[in-house]
Amino acid sequence: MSRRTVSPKKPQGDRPLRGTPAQTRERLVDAAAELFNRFGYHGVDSNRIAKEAGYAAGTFYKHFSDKRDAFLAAYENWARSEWEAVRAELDAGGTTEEIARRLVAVAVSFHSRWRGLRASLLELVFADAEVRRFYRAQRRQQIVLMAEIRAARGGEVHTREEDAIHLYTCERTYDAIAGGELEALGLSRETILEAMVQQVVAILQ
Amino acid sequence: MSRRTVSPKKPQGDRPLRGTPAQTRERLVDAAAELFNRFGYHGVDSNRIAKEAGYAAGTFYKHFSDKRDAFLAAYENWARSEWEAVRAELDAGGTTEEIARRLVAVAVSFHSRWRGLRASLLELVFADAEVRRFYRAQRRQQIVLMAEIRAARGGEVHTREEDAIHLYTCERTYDAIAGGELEALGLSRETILEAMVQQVVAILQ
Amino acid sequence: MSRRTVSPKKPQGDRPLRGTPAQTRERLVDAAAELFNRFGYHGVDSNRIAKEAGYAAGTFYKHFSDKRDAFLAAYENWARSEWEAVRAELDAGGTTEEIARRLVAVAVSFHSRWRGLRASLLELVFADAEVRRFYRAQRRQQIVLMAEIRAARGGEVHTREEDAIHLYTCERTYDAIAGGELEALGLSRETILEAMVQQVVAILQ
Amino acid sequence: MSRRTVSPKKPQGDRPLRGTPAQTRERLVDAAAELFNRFGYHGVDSNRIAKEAGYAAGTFYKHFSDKRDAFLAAYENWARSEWEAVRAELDAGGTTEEIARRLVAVAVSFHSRWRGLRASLLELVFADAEVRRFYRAQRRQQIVLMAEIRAARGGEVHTREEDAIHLYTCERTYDAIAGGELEALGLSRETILEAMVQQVVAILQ
DNA sequence: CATGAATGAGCCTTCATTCAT
DNA sequence: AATGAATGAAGGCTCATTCAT
Repeated sequence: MSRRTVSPKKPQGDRPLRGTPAQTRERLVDAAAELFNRFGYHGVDSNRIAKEAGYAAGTFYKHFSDKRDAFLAAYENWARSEWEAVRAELDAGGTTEEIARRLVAVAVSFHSRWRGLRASLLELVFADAEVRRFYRAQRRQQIVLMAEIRAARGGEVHTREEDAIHLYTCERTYDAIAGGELEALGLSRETILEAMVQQVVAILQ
Repeated sequence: MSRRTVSPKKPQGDRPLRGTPAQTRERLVDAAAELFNRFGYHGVDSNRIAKEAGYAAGTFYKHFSDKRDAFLAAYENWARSEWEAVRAELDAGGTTEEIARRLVAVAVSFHSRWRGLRASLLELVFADAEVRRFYRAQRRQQIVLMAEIRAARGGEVHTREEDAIHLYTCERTYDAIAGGELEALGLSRETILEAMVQQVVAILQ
Repeated sequence: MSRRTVSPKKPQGDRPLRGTPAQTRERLVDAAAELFNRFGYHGVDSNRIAKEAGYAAGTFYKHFSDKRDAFLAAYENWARSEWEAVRAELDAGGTTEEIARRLVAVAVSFHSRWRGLRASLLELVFADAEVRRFYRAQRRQQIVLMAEIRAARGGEVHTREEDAIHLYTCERTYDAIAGGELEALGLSRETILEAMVQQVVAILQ
Repeated sequence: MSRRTVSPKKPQGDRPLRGTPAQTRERLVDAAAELFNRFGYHGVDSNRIAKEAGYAAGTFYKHFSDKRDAFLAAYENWARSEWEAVRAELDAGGTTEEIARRLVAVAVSFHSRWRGLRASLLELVFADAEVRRFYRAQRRQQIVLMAEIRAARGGEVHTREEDAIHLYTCERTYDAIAGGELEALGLSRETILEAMVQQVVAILQ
């Protein structure tokens, strides 16, 4: 403060300085998520992300080591919020089928909302060792949590392989829904969703 | 005139001109497939493809309108050869389970072989309308052919939705296998494959 | 001929072989003129010219040493035909004003027809020494011929400078007409043309 | 941390950052004008312009949307400075003939200085719609200003057509002088210039 | 004479990243 | 912490030209 009053080189009244570094980072991650999701990882440049978040190009590299790092942060945000939503539905109670129905709805919603991010993710998982590591850690957690959830609900014991296949089926099907494939192929959304619900019911028990 | 007969100005060395344009194109498509598969669509440039195939940069654009076009050609090649392999296994006879087992083996083999191409494909399907069109046409064919195969074998009638979910399950699971996820997650390959075989058996009947 | 019957490698019935080399060259020059005129010198490539004329890319370089050479040939054709048209109008007789009126009409027609070629010409005159040489030779001829024409018609003696300025005025004005500037600037075509006619009358006397 | 203090990884040497963006742009425009003028629009590439101005290739595209844009900026600069020079001569006073003489001198000087830029301009006016728009706007201004100047000097009313033809005559003649045509055709520079002066006198009255 | 596949230098443009302020 | 001008390697693509057939 006192520093400011001493040297009047620039009025500087218009500098953003909006909040803490953590808030800056959050805004950057949000902008990155939004843009990656809309245009794909390779369809966005880091300058644009900074600008969209309301910052200068250099600020981006004060908060991320590189572009990939920002993607990872966006991915982490998304994965965390999806898990939170799943948790909320599990905690909200109801019959197994009711829960399953809500879980499917949540998952479809997330896959639709983050369709572009997912498309980029799968390519980066292949092309980038760091992203791959991250992705696999997520997957491991998913499978562990599935078993925990079932245990907490008093469900039977399933094999990890069964759970994995279930995850794959749902994931790919939700991607197809999010990508508009159902309409393109003339498939019934209701029928597909019902089948997913039954899968989830089976997994929860 | 006499000047000319003394010596050709530039020997120009080793121009290939090896074979027909179709062969050139084939070499380029092969090189493109190989490189895209290894480094991803965004990890390869058109000049490198041409060079790898044994040609100069310009030759690439005599055979493809752009980089995407070469990707599409590689994708088409791969899809066609996969279908041919599937056909061959169906025609080779045996019990339904034997056929299913071979079909799973073929599919896993193809997904492993073309893992990188698939990773790029799914991103391009999102980011590029032309690739999306192409991809969906392939998918439509798959579903139609599944019904035809079953009909030819005297199988029962299934819904298109059921077939689609089956395709999604297998596709994603094979991708996971190809991507090394099984090892990373400590899942049993045998168990997963056996489950896939049972899925295919169910679909064939 | 006998050569042909001996080796039956290719039926070759479909080779063009349409006419003499002179005809080939003429077709190439025509195609070059047309394309240069439409898209400008830098907007056309030599392969396209060959193709448009019905030949393969290599044929172009059998008839021209380079692209510039083809431009020069097109330019020469155009200049010659313009002079012939001017000659024809001079020979067709009538009062001085009638002749002047027809000369203006011819010139406007040529400038409109070859507007694009002219635009490229002036740039090449600057950028290319060979084109510059060619262009100046044309201009010299023009001035010499103007004096001859006037002498033949029993006109008075004018200075070469006067003739040159006249040529510049007309040339630039015709270019403006051909380029659509009159409409763009809201100028009356009739008034402008009438002024040109009076200039030509003055020059012819 | 301690690693850092030992030595900066890359000194990165001599980054300019010399002055304001406006100065950078100005340097780039100047370099563009100079190079386009010397080698023609098609004889210069954007990297060379940047380098000549003392910047890296990418900097060019921070200031211009494309190469054409830089040309337009150079053209605008030149047109503006020519008008300023004309204004200055008009304001400097003297008899009409004295003014006319100075105006001719200024115009010849500008056409000579910017001969190459003009040659490229006329081709681009044909080939590029954006340049055409720009060019015509300039021409419109010229004609409007001519009338204003005359009005301010208490001159008579002339038709716009007359003014346009005058502009065409002068423009083309100055181009010829700048292009060295007079020497090539053996024409007297004095005579031509004197004729131009008389034209300008007539226009000013 | 004509072909046309192939060449390869080079152009325009982008973008992840840096660093002096 | 934030700025933002600048960087420069690299990528997609073009096109004048060649030459074996």
